[in-house]
Amino acid sequence: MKKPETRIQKKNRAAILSAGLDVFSQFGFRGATLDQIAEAAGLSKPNLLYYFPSKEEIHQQLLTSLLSTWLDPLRKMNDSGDPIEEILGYAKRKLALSRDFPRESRLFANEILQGAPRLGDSMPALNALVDKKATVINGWAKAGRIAAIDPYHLLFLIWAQTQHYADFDVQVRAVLGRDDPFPEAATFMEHMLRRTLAP
Amino acid sequence: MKKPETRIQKKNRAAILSAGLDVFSQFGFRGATLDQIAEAAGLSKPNLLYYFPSKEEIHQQLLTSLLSTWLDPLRKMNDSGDPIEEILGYAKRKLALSRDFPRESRLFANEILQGAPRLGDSMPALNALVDKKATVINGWAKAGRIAAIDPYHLLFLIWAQTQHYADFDVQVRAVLGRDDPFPEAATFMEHMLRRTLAP
DNA sequence: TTATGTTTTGACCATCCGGTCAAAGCTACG
DNA sequence: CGTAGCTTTGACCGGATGGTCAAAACATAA
Repeated sequence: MKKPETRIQKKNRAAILSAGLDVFSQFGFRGATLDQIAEAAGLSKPNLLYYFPSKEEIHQQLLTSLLSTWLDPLRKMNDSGDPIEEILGYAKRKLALSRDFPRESRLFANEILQGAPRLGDSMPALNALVDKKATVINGWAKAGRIAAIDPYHLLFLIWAQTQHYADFDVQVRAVLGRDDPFPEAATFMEHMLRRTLAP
Repeated sequence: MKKPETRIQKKNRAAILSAGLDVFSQFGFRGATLDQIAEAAGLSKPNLLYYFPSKEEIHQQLLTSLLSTWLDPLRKMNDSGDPIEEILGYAKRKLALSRDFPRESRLFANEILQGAPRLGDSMPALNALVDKKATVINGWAKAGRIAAIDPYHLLFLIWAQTQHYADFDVQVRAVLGRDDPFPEAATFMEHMLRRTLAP
């Protein structure tokens, strides 16, 4: 019994979510205001609340749709491919996410910084996937196909480095004094990972 | 003509700064409230404002004292020491900061995520130090004493990885399902850096 | 055109927020 | 002890904030 969305609904809901992403990713949940989001979406505040019942609902929806995007690169890591190329491919896909979806990256960072209070439900799923892939990587290490390393800290390394280019964007650009650090970042990451992983 | 601080002043100012660090590092500047800070410090809100003229002032003072602590490990990197050991030493000191001052790390992360609006004045100093050390590292690379790598991205790598263990603490602990990831993190980082830097 | 459902808005509300102030309480020292 | 200066607080203020509501404006299709 779901009613189909009208064109106007589709457009406005999308505008609100995009505006919410802008504001939440910069100021966090508590620091963001509905007026800010409404203005960024080009709507009045009551109109915004006609499409979403509450501030929390907007945030929740953003977080939910974020998570599947975010875990996708890890899911795509092929357990039976070449270990080093698979890990490298994963890292590159993750870096591409940072380049193409920096707001989503910052939203995630903000949520974790605040102790992930609105992510509690999804954490088990994340955990399961990570454990599964860590086991695979551990198998590669045990088989001598990559260096003997802790798979969890390897994943942390990739997460940390890729998130950094999105979340600390301001600092990165200030230090480099120029735009688009991503091409070099990819090169650097490949160098680092190949050497770290070599058996 | 500075008046000396009484014991009470010293104690309360410290309590306020510590409470402010707790709250600001979790919720960011806008998300933090004076009532929250006052309660965490065990004071009433007007009493808090007797010691600090405004919310902004507390935040500013925290940021300022953070920055010198934060850059210290990089400053201590010895230009004429053994390249690999110097870089490794720097990374380890930085990781120790994440372990011992996670709230400061998160405060910094929050500030950068929001676009560093209250860090503008200090950015040039940071930049100067980073440029200087990057030149040194670049010299080591050019001389073949370490691998040929981009010094800036090497610094980003160290920052990203060390910050991660403090800022994403919740996620790290959730994934590992246990406390204190730091000993293994140090081991992993050393493995990774030695291989990445080897000429 | 008219009737029906959708979308937008101005006015409003209770609560929270950063901050003020005058008065009360307390401490240290002569 | 007394008192001068330091500390604490309750009451309060103007503005922001999340959210409501009824009515107006608009779109759509018979």
